[in-house]
Amino acid sequence: MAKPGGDGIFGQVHALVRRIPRGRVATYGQLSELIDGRLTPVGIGWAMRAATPDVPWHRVVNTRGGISTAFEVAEQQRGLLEAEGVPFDEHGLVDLSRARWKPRGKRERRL
DNA sequence: CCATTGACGAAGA
DNA sequence: TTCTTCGCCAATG
Repeated sequence: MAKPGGDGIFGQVHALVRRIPRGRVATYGQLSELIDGRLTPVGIGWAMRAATPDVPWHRVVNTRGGISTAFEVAEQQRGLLEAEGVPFDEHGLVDLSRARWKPRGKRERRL
């Protein structure tokens, strides 16, 4: 299985995820595009599952800003995000228009 | 080698 | 708006 931070496509995804700053999140589809479609959104999920502790996998959410993990992992993910200042609305979703990470500012403007 | 399975997402119905 | 289908492709058994 792809070793995190070292080999192929998974390593590239992990490197990308490590660039996401604290308090920001990215979506699976967004990461998929950032690696030029070399891995589909589902593939990003595999990479996250294989991620080592040095990868901030918790900053990856689905396109609605929701958590796609389950049970304990989901609780951990939400806890980690809240701990770094990412707010959740009443639906348990992150406001992507505010917290979405934009690599290389194309034209982003914080809140 | 082959079938199944996703921590997803967009498009139809 | 909610549900279903399909694409996508590495990983697993």
